[in-house]
Amino acid sequence: MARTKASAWKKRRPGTTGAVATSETSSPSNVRAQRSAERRDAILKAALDEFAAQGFAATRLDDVARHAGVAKGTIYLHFADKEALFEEIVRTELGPVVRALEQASRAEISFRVMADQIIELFVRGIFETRRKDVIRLILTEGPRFPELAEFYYREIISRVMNTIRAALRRAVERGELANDALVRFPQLLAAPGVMAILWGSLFDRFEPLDVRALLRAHFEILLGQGSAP
Amino acid sequence: MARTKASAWKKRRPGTTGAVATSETSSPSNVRAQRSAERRDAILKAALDEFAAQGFAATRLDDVARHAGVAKGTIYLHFADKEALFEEIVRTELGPVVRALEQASRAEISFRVMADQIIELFVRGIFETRRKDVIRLILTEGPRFPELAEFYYREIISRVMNTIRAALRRAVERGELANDALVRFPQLLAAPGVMAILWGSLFDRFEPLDVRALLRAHFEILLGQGSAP
Amino acid sequence: MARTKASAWKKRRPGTTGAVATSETSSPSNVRAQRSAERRDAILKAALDEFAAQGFAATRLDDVARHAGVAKGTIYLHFADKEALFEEIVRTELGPVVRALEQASRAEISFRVMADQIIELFVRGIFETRRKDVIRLILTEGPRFPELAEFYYREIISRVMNTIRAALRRAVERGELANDALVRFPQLLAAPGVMAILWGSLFDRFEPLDVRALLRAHFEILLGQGSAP
Amino acid sequence: MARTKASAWKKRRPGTTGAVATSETSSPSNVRAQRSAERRDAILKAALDEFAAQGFAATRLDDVARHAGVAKGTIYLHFADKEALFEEIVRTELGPVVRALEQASRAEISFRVMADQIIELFVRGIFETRRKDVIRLILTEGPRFPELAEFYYREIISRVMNTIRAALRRAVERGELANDALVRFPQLLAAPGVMAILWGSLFDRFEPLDVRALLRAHFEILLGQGSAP
DNA sequence: GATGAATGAGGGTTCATTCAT
DNA sequence: TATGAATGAACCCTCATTCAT
Repeated sequence: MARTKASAWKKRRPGTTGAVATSETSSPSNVRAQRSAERRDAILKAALDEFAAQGFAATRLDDVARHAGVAKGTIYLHFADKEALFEEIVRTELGPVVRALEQASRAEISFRVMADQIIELFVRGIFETRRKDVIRLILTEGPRFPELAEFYYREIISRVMNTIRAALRRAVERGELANDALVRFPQLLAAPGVMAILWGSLFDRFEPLDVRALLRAHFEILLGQGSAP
Repeated sequence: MARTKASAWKKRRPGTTGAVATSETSSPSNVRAQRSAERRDAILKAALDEFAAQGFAATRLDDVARHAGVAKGTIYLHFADKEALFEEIVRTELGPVVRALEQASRAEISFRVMADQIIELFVRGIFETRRKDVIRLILTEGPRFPELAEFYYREIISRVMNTIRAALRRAVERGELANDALVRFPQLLAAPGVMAILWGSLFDRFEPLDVRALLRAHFEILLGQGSAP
Repeated sequence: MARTKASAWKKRRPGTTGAVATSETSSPSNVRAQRSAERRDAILKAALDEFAAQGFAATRLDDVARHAGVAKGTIYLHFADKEALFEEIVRTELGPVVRALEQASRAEISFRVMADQIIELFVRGIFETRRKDVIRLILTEGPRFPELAEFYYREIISRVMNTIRAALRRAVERGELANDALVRFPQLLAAPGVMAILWGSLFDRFEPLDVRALLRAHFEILLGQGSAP
Repeated sequence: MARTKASAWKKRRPGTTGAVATSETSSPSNVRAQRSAERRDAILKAALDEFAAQGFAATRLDDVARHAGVAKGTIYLHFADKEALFEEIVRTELGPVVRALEQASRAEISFRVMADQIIELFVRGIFETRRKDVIRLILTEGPRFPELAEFYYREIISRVMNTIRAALRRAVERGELANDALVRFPQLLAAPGVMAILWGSLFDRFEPLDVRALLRAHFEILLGQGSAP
């Protein structure tokens, strides 16, 4: 949706995340750039809050601006439109997790140990952070944002799938997994995580779900353990 | 337009279609009632199409009316407002599945056989029908419709969970399942189904997913089979 | 600008001008259609007032709606957008004049007599009506509405030019005009009319211009008359 | 970008370019003043381009600033607001032409010769320059800028009218003109020029108009010549 | 009951103007 | 003096809802 045109005049602040935060010089231009970056981040944060709470369509940029402490027009200095703002949130939020996962999987460890790491990565790196909301937003708004879904598939899903699949294959070869079902369908590994995120936003108030216990149970099954070792 | 097919799988608001089905007279008032019921069904069908394709917020009642072949005002003769229409769709669509599941689980059959039945029930009764869209709508719009989520939890989820849990417990007692992880977290049984529905609407064009194969692989794991015995 | 799409769903009320006004039946649907047509006309009238007073860009549809006595949304029941509204005004306002001119020029009359008719047609049919404003709008907004300019050229200008040219040629052949300059440049015949319209809107308060006298003087020159015969 | 050319035909706000022209010192302040004047000229030039292309309302000061190579805020160092900028363009652009016309009319020459001079003055001094655009802007935006119209009438129109009228009166007295219609309505002399400017911006792509030929034809008529003497 | 024209609040987006640097 | 990020009022357009016919 007018993405090409948008990118022609979209403001690109050079190297925001981190770089600016650690800047120690304070020449006038740097101060400005830092302020600008802070505002941009505030907008992203406020927007994530609103999108997570209301969904894309019901979120009013008025509210985003107010919660970010900026004027409505300021949003448009940083993002072409509401859609671009939404996509930018998704774009920036999940990259680090993928990298962490890829790194974790590089180590030559047993599947059992990796399972623990995956659980902690998911629980602490996603479920207990706002990334949970980002994932939920992709799941729920994705069908209306085909480009976003494509980006997400290409940058996140396929990479995660490849990483996971390789690790699973090694586990099968080592005899840690009884069969190759998971290799053929790595989605099965992730399914409980997706379930946990959706359950949390829908039914937690009726029946809370202990995510960590859920994931542990899941890996018990995968590893063919008895339930009380 | 598909009026007949629609009424074949639609739940009824009490006293409408039923009345018509047994109607023997053809008094003007009965004709009217039937017309009215047909319109109502047409609206529900059209609305499901639109909600599934656009989501709740982006669906325009204008379109619903046009596709249903009625005037916009007519919608308000049958439903209080847009939300009520949405909730009615969700409310009426899944009851039959629950009943079918409850019936299936009543039979004293092995878990392996039940697995096959569950797979077929899911694939043919949900995935290949518009019920898939209803479930997706609950997952994606649910957070903004707390009452709907509550209704859905009470009428569908908890009943399905109980049914499933009982069956799983019997399977554990019979030694068909290695551990009680599934009994503690029946969500794990359903997670691949949820995953399949979401994957279908997000990533199928990049990487198609064979749902039946996915579910079979899932049960292979649950049953601790080798992949190619 | 989205003209094609617009025309796809633009409301067409059948036969507005006159036809409706003379309708004597008052079946419910007719009453509605008439009301609708009246509103449409009120919008067109109010819009012409506003466009003439403020120009296209500075005209607020809020004001148009208020002056037309309708709600803002009502405008969009009749016109796709602000631009379509503007174009419709131009489109409907000048057709009759062209037809009148074509008819007048068909008669076999002397150029002198025709001159009087042209003067009266211009003064009474354009200058003393809101058509003067329509023409001014074309002159002033035309450059930003290429489609409109094209329509106007095709439907009005070229037809008028042809009609005039033929009449002028006859006049030359009859020896009523001293040379064929006007045949080659019929624009010269119309130039004083354009001048009068623009002068009226710009400088009349400083130095009023008697349009009829201006045009008479113009024809005196064209006919090579002494000023006080 | 065309800085030099621009200043060649631009009127000065008092004390800027003049000062620079006679400046012999090269003190920092003089350098600054020159820079400032150059910026101002660049803004005026860019603004004329934009106003001519888009009209007053549709012109964005962002674009003006970009094309002038200055920051948006800089515009406000030189002009109070958008309107002042617009008026300044109109105000400064046409003075030279008036003076040229007044000078030309002072010479005791025949109307026929003067006609040739007027044609060349118009074609080369207006029609083939950006002054054509300025005039068009006055014609099209004037109604929304009453003060501007007044300024324009006082400083340009009335002076031109007086000059022309005097010359026409002499021509009548000399018997060069058949009647005094032009003396009573000097607007008739200018009407083809106005027509040419408007035609050019509206219909030239459908039917090009040879301005010089148009004006010659006009003077043929005024002088009562046969078309091929 | 059924219609669909009319309503009007609401929200995304633009852009002239300001002001801290 | 110059900058350009920030502001926020303004405005077009949408669409759920109403109600006279």
